[in-house]
Amino acid sequence: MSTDSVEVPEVVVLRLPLYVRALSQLMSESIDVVSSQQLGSLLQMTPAQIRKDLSYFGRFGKQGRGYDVRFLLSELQEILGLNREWRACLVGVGRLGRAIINYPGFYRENFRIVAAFDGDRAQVGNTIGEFSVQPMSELSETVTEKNISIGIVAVPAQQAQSVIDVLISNDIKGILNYAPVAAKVPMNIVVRNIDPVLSLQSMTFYLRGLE
Amino acid sequence: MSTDSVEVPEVVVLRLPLYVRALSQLMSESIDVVSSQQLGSLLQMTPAQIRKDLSYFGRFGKQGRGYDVRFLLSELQEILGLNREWRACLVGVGRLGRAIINYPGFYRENFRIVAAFDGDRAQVGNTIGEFSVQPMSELSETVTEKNISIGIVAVPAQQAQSVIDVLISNDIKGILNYAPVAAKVPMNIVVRNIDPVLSLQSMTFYLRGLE
DNA sequence: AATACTTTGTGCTATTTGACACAAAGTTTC
DNA sequence: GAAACTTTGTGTCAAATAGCACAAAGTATT
Repeated sequence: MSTDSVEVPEVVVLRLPLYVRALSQLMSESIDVVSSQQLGSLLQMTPAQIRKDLSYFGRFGKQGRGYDVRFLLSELQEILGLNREWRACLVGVGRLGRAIINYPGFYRENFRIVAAFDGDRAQVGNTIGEFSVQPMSELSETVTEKNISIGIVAVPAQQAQSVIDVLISNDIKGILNYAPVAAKVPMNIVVRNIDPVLSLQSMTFYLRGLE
Repeated sequence: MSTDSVEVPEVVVLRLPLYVRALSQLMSESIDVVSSQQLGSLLQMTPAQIRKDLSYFGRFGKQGRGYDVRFLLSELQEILGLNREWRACLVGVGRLGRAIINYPGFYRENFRIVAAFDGDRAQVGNTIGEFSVQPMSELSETVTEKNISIGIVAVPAQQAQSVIDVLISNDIKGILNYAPVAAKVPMNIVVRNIDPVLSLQSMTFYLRGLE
């Protein structure tokens, strides 16, 4: 069924959530049908790219008409695995970690942070949001108990790799890394880095000499 | 001198800050010389790619030896425009905006948030960190006065585009966008999006079916 | 100082990614 | 219901990107 005979390029996978978001938007505006043309102008990309991307997964459109918004959205959610809840744990409850816990955007999209850990004993036991901070020693047990599959890393750079190693050794397969380091992980682990400073540092290349 | 006869690909520019970070790290460990081989294993990329990337800007290494860490770092900072202070304003002082202001990572890398705005009159006048929240009407004046070149957008999706339009019409050339929207901007404006939800939503594609 | 290493910078090739353009299939208009 | 549109899905080509591999130039060893 989903035995892809041709491997789906990662760039394509990275774009699918954009389509999901745009389609959700259209749904909320009670728009039933959308063409790759319209979607393209909404997302600032060529219609051909959208059609090519979608064609990796099936044929979702109707010629002369376009895509049924509700249907395509549902299919993409299925493909991405978004039609279920995903549970994550947070490691590191400093300023950044607290902001992440309190960020409502994850919850809204069915990502649930269900535990928080910190290597600093002074943090352990503190209450943040709805749960109390646990010591790293309890990670293994809690990951199993609460069926956690994603780790969110919000510790200082120096500790990031060792935290990531611990997460992986406890069967975490996906890591959202806020620490400014290039994590070393086995090939079967998915890492996504959030790093605003890198973004700014590449931006300034283009701002240089403009003023 | 730096009149690039061949345009530098954007992917290359996006990688330069990674090199800067790794080199800073090496500097702090008092390592004087590094080969593309070592740098590659540190950053999880091929040595050839690093050498190719650097070759867009000049010849920084010595055969049989490698790169002088201090020198290469300094050159890359110069290229990226990181040897100066960059001033930014924040728009949107909700939970996310406050977290951004309090994040010390920007300051550490010479990015200074020097003003905060909010469209909500109820927020105006509130004190956050060192300054008080200003109304959008003061944006124009403040951007000029404080020589601001970067806008950080942390407003709800619905208001993001109009905020971005205002920033651009006030001569902001770089936008760090935390709102979950594909901003429409003229070609000469640099946008960088920070969107952890998108990252998670593409991650789950690979986590699906693993458990 | 000669031999054996090491490592850069880059020409060249392979691979990946993006876009064009068009037949096929549907919709709308008259 | 025929003619004029519209839009998909995809074969094909073009462009961008990544990696190989090697001459040139340096370093280390004996």
